[in-house]
Amino acid sequence: MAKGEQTRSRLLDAFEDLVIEHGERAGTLAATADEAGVSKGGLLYHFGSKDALVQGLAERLEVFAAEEERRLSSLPDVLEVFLRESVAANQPFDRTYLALLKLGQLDEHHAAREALARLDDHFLAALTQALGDPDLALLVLRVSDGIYVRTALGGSDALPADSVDRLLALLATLPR
Amino acid sequence: MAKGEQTRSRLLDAFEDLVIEHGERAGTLAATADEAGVSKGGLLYHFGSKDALVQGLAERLEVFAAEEERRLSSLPDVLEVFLRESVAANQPFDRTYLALLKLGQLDEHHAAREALARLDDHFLAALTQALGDPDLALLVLRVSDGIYVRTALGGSDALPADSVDRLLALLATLPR
DNA sequence: GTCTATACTGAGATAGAC
DNA sequence: GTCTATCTCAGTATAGAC
Repeated sequence: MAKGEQTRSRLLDAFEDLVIEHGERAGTLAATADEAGVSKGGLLYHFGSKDALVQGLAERLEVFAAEEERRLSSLPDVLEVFLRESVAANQPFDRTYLALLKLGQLDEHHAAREALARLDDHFLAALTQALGDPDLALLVLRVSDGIYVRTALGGSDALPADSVDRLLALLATLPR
Repeated sequence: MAKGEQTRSRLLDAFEDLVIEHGERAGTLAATADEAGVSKGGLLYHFGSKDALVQGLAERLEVFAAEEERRLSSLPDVLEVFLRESVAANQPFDRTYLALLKLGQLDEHHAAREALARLDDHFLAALTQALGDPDLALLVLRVSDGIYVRTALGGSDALPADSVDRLLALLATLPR
């Protein structure tokens, strides 16, 4: 990886971390640059504005999502994996998703909302195909979003360890 | 209602509207005061700080939630009503919930997150009793949250009109 | 490719008049 | 109980050195 690419990636990581850990207000240019070990000017060389930073995350989501989808399509129990990872929320994909979910709440971060909407469409199609039922697919997506928000809101204790197991057991009783 | 109470309520309405319609960044003291037809100084007489404004919404949620719960407990199909109203998102309760959901994404709005957590506990207990199954109750709550976030993100077209019907039909097939 | 210095803006909040 | 004026601070962004 070229040095420039590396710095860009470090900056996105830093931004992501700050937003997830301390909310979007904490993801200032100064704090992000600091966390990534560059100066504000350094950051602005790579991402010309705050908006470009969000756009960077949005693009990262697309890349991760493509990998994720490839991985999911080769697995036997898609539903299981999909929901279980909504709760882990610590895989690269989950972190990017979570950060964008928070950013998307603010009007100005249009790029975040667009990326999330595209991903939703995409996963809806993929899950529909994998599960054989568009309604079940939609249900799973909404539950997954519900879990992500609670994670975004509450930290870890929002989700008792076995609750996903129980939700999965319940969903397994649904017709396929 | 005393005049002071009326102004307070108007200010909360204004704040809520701004946050829902244009994100938390738009809910500035100036804009809120303006929308409510008072000056910044006027607002700060009623709510001594931004935090107090959020706290005000949190308290409003508790009031609405109590009414909501009383209403729900007297209905035959709780699940139906509960989910259908997650999508309407335009009843007073829904608007307050939605605004706090957005505010809660920001670290500094601790009061918003606390109110949402309390409400979640509360509704989990109530739904568990009404539906006779804690897992189903949890599932419904998470789906509901999922619907709220998408509403928060996407506006209206995020939810095809009949999608809630289909989700309900699916959930109805689950054991009670 | 990265840094320092600095301009500009808008937010929250205080003081005190009416 | 509400208004105007003003202070302070932090955030984005620019310019230009290295």
